[in-house]
Amino acid sequence: MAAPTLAEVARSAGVSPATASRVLNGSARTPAPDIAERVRKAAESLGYSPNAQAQGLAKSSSGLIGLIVHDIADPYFSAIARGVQAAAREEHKMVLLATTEGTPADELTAVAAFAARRAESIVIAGSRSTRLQDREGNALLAGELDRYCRNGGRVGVVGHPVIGASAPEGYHVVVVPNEDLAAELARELGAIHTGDFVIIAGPDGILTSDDRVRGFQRGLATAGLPPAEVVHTSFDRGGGHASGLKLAARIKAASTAESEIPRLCIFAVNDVMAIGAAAALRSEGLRIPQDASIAGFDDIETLRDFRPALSTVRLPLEEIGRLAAGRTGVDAASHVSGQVALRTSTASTP
Amino acid sequence: MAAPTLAEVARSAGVSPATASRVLNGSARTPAPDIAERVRKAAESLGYSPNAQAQGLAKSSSGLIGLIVHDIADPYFSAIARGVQAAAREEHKMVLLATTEGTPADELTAVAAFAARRAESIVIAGSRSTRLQDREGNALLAGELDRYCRNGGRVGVVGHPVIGASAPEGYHVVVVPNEDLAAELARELGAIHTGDFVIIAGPDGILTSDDRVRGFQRGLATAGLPPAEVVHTSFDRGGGHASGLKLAARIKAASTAESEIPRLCIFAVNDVMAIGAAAALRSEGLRIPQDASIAGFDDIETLRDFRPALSTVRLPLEEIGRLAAGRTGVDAASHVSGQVALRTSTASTP
DNA sequence: CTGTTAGCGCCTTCAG
DNA sequence: CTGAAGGCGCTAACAG
Repeated sequence: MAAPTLAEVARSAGVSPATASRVLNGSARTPAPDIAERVRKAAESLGYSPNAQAQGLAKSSSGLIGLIVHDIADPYFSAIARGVQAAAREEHKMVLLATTEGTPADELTAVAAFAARRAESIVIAGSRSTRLQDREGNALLAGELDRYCRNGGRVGVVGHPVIGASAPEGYHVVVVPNEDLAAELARELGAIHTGDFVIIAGPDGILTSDDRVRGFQRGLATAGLPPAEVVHTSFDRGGGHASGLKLAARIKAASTAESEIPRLCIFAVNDVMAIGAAAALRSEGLRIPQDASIAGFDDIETLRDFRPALSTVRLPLEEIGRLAAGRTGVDAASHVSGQVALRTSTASTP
Repeated sequence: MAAPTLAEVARSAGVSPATASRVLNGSARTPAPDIAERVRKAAESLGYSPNAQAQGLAKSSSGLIGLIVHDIADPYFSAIARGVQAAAREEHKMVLLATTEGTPADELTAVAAFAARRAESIVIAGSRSTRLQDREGNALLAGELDRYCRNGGRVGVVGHPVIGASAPEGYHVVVVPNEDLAAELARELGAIHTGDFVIIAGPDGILTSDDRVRGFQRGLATAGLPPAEVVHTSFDRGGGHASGLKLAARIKAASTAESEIPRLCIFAVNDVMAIGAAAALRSEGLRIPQDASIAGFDDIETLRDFRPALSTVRLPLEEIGRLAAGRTGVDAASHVSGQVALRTSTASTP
């Protein structure tokens, strides 16, 4: 990665490095026009490319913002990534990407790497976990992040604060009203659905999932309905699919056993899982919403053309990314809102 | 972004910076165990975080790999991004992300930024364009990339070589047999479909689109069929949707005019456009494949649960990203293969 | 307005 | 095996 240096450009233009620096980069005032032109020409003809590493070292800044996601190919994360990218662009920064498959251990590695690169801020998009096996990882992660913050770094988290974080400053959490929105969804579904409810949730301890489950149950209670059965599975399409298969078997068994079975309404805690579940039901010959209703959460754009249209809760994913990445406002938290979107997948009149 | 420096750690451990450096980073030989331990402890208690910028400056390397996509939220790009990310991870590098909305001007900016950061390689995932308005942008981009390569950079391009690139070394193109696969798709569709064919293509000049159109026409010809009409639109879901609306109107008009209308088979040059078109047809009350067949290209994972299942051509997107990012092999090009996947959306027996 | 002088934090010969 | 010295490329006070 060799390239002409500022010094070479300066020499070629017959000026000092300082002067060359001043014209080539945004110094307060540009040197004399003729000199400036000479320098610019020299730079151009030499094919000068400023060394951002050196610049960063000298002015101790990096223009980098780190983004941590579970999987960049997951549409939930890529939507957030788009927002982060947009914010970065506006601030003339670049985004560094890290993928972690959701384990705090990997997140720790990513944070350390970002810190080493002196990223000016770090955005953590994946859900926090309180699972036992993540206990130690969480603690280490919190420690690393606290240190990063104390050194002047800024971290933006989507959803929940990092477990165990204690640095007084630097943290910014984008609060997503998962629980309230899930409750609202449950209430609206409760008003049009007459059968049982089942929730396909992520592993116990995944906060985003837990919140949505809790909210849904609360909404059901508010509507005077009994709580839904909760099935725990992995927080992705595969989990939704697997659970969908099991539920399909149950639905089919019930339909042959009794003549009159109230339809099941399935709430998968995110759209990707819901789509997986829907695919499973269909592969078993069940129709949606005739044989079972199904709803998701997130309102993933890529999935909007899915038919039957998936009832879900719209979240401003791109905005969330933007907020998590943006310059800290006065507050240590931003709040976003979402809306329940009831569509065909939970239609009550087949 | 202040943080303890190596010098501070060294002082605290009572050794020289050189020694501290040797133990904290992978030097050839590690100093005496006791010394090493002392240094490690000092680093730990001070919360030392190596400054990657300084390291990079000193050893002129960055451990960065730049990725340029049109839109990270587009599932095609996010799938490739996953592959790039995976490759980067294996090589202990980090990926820098840039979004360009497809304009060479933005790509130029991104490349310059990557070059400034001394990224060790750059992968360009978006389709090349020969459109007139991109002429100048392409030339500038090629110039910038050539310079980058001459300085020792490596660039991996997906699909087609960069227009106008002339650097002898450093370029690596991942060749995707778009034309052949589209021809194969046309042949297979020609064998089961009896009506007319229409192609929903991207703007004229987008090479990926052009290749697929050309291949499809060739396949049709091979099957002894007349060429398909080509509709040009934007290379995204919106374009597919808009064209779908127009085709729907046409189909409906034809069905009221004549009693017997051969079904139309629509080939959208990528899955996202195909889904948009399908949604448009359905919104107009048309059924797929009863009223019209439709096929796409790419086999986007997130779209696989779509119903009716979309006929398409499977491309190993993640592998493509991996190859584009991977260390250069002996050759200046890698080849990937794909397979036609005929599914329900083009079923011939409704 | 321009040039000189120090570092920024780290690595790497080269001595000891 | 360890320490001292120089340099990576650039910016930022200071002088002139």
